[in-house]
Amino acid sequence: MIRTRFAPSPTGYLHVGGLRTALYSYLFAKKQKGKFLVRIEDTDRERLVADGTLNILQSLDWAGIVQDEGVCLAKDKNQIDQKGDRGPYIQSERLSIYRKYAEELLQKKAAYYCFCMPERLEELRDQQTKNKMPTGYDQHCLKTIPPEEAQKRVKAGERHVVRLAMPKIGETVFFDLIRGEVRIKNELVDDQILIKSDGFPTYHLAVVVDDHTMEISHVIRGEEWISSTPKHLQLYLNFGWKPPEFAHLPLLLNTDKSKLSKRQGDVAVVDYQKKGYLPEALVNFVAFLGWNPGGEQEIFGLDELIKAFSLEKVGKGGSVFNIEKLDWFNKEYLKRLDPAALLKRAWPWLVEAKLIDEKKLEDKKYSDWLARVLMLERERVTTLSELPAAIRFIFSVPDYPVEMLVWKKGTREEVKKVIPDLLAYLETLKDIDWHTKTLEDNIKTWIEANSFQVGSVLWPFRVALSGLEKSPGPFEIAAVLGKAEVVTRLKAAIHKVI
RNA sequence: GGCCCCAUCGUCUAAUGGUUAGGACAUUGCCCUUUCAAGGCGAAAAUACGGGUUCGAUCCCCGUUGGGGCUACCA
Repeated sequence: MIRTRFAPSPTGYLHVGGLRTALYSYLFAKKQKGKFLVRIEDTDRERLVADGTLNILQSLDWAGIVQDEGVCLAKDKNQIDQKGDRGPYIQSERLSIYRKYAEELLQKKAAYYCFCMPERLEELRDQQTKNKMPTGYDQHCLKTIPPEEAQKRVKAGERHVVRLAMPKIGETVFFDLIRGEVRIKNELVDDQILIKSDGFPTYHLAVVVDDHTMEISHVIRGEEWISSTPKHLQLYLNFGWKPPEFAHLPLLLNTDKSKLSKRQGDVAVVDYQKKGYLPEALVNFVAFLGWNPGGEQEIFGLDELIKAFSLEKVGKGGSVFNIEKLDWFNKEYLKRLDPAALLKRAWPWLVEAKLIDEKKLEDKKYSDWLARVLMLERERVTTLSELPAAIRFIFSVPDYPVEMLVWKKGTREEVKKVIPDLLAYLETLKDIDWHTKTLEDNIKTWIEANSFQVGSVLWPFRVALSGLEKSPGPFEIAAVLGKAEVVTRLKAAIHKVI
């Protein structure tokens, strides 16, 4: 049974790199009918952020990544819940478990108590760096304090930590699913602290204990963990457990190829949510950062991603997070939204912009009309957040300079004649003909019959309706506006030129 | 500094021991056209460098360079 997990620290918001890690873990599990779980790694009490867990879960939920087990959102989506029988899935609720396993390690002499002060450690590191030596703990407490004495000091309440007794001979070799064989000399592996002086485990102990007890088969995580994998493997060995498979993902990069950071743009999933990107676009984009199924298709829904995904096709090099490509994906997904779906997505932005009244959504006729309005701009915006400003001209009679009515190849005199003529003609049209296609056919026929230049009519017509230099076409706008409003706006234009 | 990882157009990437090194985004030209967007057809643009192995290397090996990661009582 394939079981993968995403194990974020609640230190803020879900990072787009985290989203990708979660996504790959999810895709890998789902592809093989396995389980995907979420565990919260909150052993660092200092970096803990209130609501950090909730924020992360909400972003995952928004992205459509659903956990089978572990920490999840409660029904109201504003609270945290847990499901599954291998929990708890929040590390701070598992302290007694870690203590038990640390005790086992201590007994097996695979770990030892250390009473060294931070100052000594710091000095040691300075010395090592100065002498161009690899840094690491010198096993002072292992070598100088007999276990019984250490035991006594601990009982007496002396401040201490528990360290891994790393054998310093030989090398650790493991097979990474993405990178192949990785070898690291054991003498370079530090005697990592396993239990901190505050009683909390460090990542290294907790991750091994949890992945084992939660029966994780594949650990998919960021590249930054490669160098600590030997410590984890040593722990598996000490416990007599079978280690999981490892896959270390390449990093996401800034434009300058440094590790993706807040300094150079938005990195939180919520930032993109707030900017009006569609979750399916972000997910598709992020999936393609470092992975590619090989064909030429680029638009993949979550289900298609599951079908196509494989770790073998994940690249080894880091990928630049390129927002222009994200924009393209977003436009593609916007284009695929039907009017009702577009309205559903755009609604919160329209309300926030105070463009419309939330209560009006109940009114079917109104919401159908609003959906048509949104369709005018669907292919002209890149994000949902641009929609309110883009459709604003529909809601209020536009103000614009008279000169704008004049087509680049036309004259003001021409406008003076054409607009009233057009108005007169439109008034002869029946309401039943008031649709984009029929309007276009009729008006184009009328233009031809009167030997006007197409632009000399359509340009001022469009400007009269929109008040904008750039806008959707006049027929589309007219159809949405309705005959009465079109007449009003044309009269206003006539008033302006004369 | 030490250790580890990585390297194809500007960016995301495909491919092969022998190809005109393919696609997408971005850039750009033309077409369509009432404006914009979309769309259509084009253009420009890459195997980091140096050694091997080989009849032949972008691909395999070594080195160099460059980039990144780790080097915490952070994850």
